[in-house]
This record gives sequence, C-alpha cells and structure tokens, in this order.
Amino acid sequence: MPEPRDGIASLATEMARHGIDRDAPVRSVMALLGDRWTTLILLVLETGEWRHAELKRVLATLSAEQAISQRVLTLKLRALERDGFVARFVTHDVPPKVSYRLTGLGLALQGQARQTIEWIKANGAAIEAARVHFDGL
Amino acid sequence: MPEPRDGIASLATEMARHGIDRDAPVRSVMALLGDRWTTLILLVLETGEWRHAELKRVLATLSAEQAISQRVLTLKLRALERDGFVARFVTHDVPPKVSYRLTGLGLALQGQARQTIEWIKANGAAIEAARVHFDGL
DNA sequence: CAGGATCCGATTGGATACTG
DNA sequence: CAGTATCCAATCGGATCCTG
Repeated sequence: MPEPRDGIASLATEMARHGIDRDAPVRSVMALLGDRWTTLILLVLETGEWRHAELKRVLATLSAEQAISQRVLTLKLRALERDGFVARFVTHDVPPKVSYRLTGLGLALQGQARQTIEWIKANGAAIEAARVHFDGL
Repeated sequence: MPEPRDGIASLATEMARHGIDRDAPVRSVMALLGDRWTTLILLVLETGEWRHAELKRVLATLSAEQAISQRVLTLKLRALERDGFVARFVTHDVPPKVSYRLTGLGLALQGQARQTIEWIKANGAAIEAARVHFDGL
C-alpha cells in the first residue's frame, strides 16, 4: 500500500477506523440523499404525517418533471423506513390506511440535507456560471 | 393543483421561487455527492493537488471494494470541473502532466459533504440497528 | 500519463396491471 | 388505498484497447 503524499496515510487510517467506506451506512445514506426523489420526500415529510397517495400527489406538484411512480415511492419509503428515518403506520381496515412520518433520526437527517441544499441554492449562480464557462470551451 | 395540507402550498411556491428542482443545480450536485466515488475524490483533493494516476491509486486504498476505473475517474473529475468545484492543470509535455485541486467553491462544497458524512458516521450505529430490526421482521 | 472509444453488466426509475 | 409483479428504457460504472 503506497503512501503517495504526506497526510494521506493518517487520512486512510482515520477512514478505516471510522468506517467511511467498507459498507458503513455512509455510502448508502449519501446515495439515498442523492437519488431522484428522497430529498423531496424528506422535505414533505418534514411538514407532518402523510398518507401514501397524498404524498404521491404533492410530490408531483413539487417536481418539474413527471410524477413519481407508485412503485418507486414505495421503494424509497421502504429504504427510509429500513434506516430508521421514517416510521410507517397502518390501520388494518379495508381499504387499509397507511401513513408515514419522520422519526427523530429522520428529522435530524433532513436537517443535514437541508443545509447542503441551502448551500447549493446559495451558490447556484456560481455553479451555473462555471457550467456555462466550461460548456463554451 | 390541490393543496392537500396547510403549509405545503407556501412550501411549493418557495421551492418554485428558489428552484429546488426545475434543473437548478440542486438535483445534479446532490446526485454527484451521492454517487460511487465523488465524496472520496473530494476527501482526497481536500489534502492538496493530485496527479490523475496518483489520485487513482490512493482512491483504491480508500475503498474497500474495487478500484475506480480510469474512465469513471475522468468522468467524475470532469463533472466536478464543470461545476467549478475542481480546477485542472496541464503541462503540455510528453507525456503531459495533469493535476487537479479543489477551488474555493469545491472546498466549501466539501465542507458541506463532510458535515453530512460526519453526521451519518455519528449516527451509524442507530442506522445499522434500525436495519437489523427491519430486516429481522 | 491522461483520456477517449467501445462494449458490457448492473442498477435505477417509469408504466402497467393485478391483489388484499 | 397501498403494495407487488412484470416489463422496459436509460443511466452508471467497470474492462479493455487505442492514441497524442
């Protein structure tokens, strides 16, 4: 294992110790936040408890493109539930009523996501300027 | 456009005004941070200026799985460069020497990413416990 | 050495139809 | 209504080969 530069060795051992990779949740949660819908779902669930269908409808109004498919919404909610970010409530009526809301952990995660999103929005002009410059080369 | 719940209307108009979706950089930058390699690349570039090959080698030591392919490394560096997060330097020798480092904007982005990653690491045990609970149902 | 071109497998997300 | 199953297109990432 080469050590190409000063400082990177300690960095690597730090990462190994704290598990930034090696299937710690870091990779998968970052991927979740980076996917097509999760940040929007978190944003909506931050406002309270939502039924599946209602959530699907409001997400459609929040996205410029097409609506989320029922299948993908279920997939994303499951992923968030599995990681403990979202709690799921069911009444065993016919038809069943299912609702979702953030857990404390999910609310904290959304706080993190919101910070990053706010930063990107605040620097959006600079980013888009860089893109125009790069594309016009 | 229905308004299923109090507060979501102002949320939607806020998002439309500030462009949380609608191809503002928010979506694409979040996706970049969520992909297989970008956060690791930012982490390494935070330590200084790196040649392409050296960067590829150190990334291999930082990831538990396989090494990054040359093609994908170039792709990710281009994406970061296009958004103004990474600067690229070339000497027109034979063979050429190409190096990369973070811009001020990229350093700020890495600050954001680091915060989120630290949060995930700090809550990694809770997340993994939630997974065990969910999977054992 | 850096990176482009090509080919490929794996994953992601959307559309639709069906079930309790 | 919520969820699952199936099918499909698009995207992502890896492997290999080739060039200045």
